[in-house]
Amino acid sequence: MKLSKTSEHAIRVLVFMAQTPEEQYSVNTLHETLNIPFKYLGRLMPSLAAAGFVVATHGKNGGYKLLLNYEFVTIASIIDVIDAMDSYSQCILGFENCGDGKSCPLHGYWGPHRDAIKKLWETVTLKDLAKRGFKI
Amino acid sequence: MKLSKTSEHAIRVLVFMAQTPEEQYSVNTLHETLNIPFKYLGRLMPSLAAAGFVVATHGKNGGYKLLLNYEFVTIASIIDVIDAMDSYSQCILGFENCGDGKSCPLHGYWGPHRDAIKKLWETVTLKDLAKRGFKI
DNA sequence: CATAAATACTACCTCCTTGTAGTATTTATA
DNA sequence: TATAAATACTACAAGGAGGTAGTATTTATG
Ligand code: SF4
Ligand code: SF4
Repeated sequence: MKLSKTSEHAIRVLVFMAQTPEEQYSVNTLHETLNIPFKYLGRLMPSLAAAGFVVATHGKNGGYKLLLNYEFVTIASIIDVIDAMDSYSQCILGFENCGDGKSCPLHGYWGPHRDAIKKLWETVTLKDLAKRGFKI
Repeated sequence: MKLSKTSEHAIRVLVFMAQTPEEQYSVNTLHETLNIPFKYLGRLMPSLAAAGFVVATHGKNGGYKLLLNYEFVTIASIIDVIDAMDSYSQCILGFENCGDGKSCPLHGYWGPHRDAIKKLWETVTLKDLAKRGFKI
């Protein structure tokens, strides 16, 4: 149910880049703009590249650029790369002996929220988040 | 937004005890019944006692017993002792420069869920959870 | 009073996440 | 072709949460 710090960083980077989708950014620029540790980013970005969210240009004047499909990249697809999205299907109480079948009184209340949040993650795209001149 | 393992343990213990509110349980019994590490419980229970959820009887034949107000103990009040409930007021994306005022498009969707879950925690009591013969 | 059975306290160990450091590789360009 | 500026890789350090261990204290009971 919780976003890891790494997922937060990833989302922040991608939302920032989605505000100027044509622009190419070096790790150093992202680091200075978003206040995310340089070396941490240096490890995160390659994995975002591997996941197909951005593409890297090597060598001098290189950097990262969003892929053109960014309009359709959902929060869920980002979380999936970092955190494993299936944590959003689990019991919020951490009980293991029950599920949608045999449920405690909370389940009826919790289930709909869980499902709605999951659907939200699967619906909202980078474009939605970038739409406003939203200060990161 | 996430319950720590310790909160989960606390809730599991208290829900279990709320099913037989008159009963006194030793740490060892709780440990064997709920499969929570003995020594871990031995540290958790005193804090539940300090928080006023249970009362301890020392010495031989001692143990823990629910306080009589258990019917009105909410999930929120338990989380509060362990995790600090205020994590339910924060941004799920971890951004710091925004809030209910200046918001990203997610906020309109996320806010209501956050509030509903918070209210749920503040509404559901141990008695509600214990109501069914719910296998812990 | 001695013993056993319980809670209380305190220190430590382990694992995972986050963050840091150093070095290798790639490529534009003077 | 040398240099500079960028990404890529790998190892390690710090911190917190979860879990373990040992010992002290309390109290019923024979
Ligand atoms: S029934 Fe209750 S404990 Fe079980 S998965 Fe649902 S919310 Fe969690
Ligand atoms: S506006 Fe968006 S980023 Fe800001 S607190 Fe709300 S959900 Fe989080």
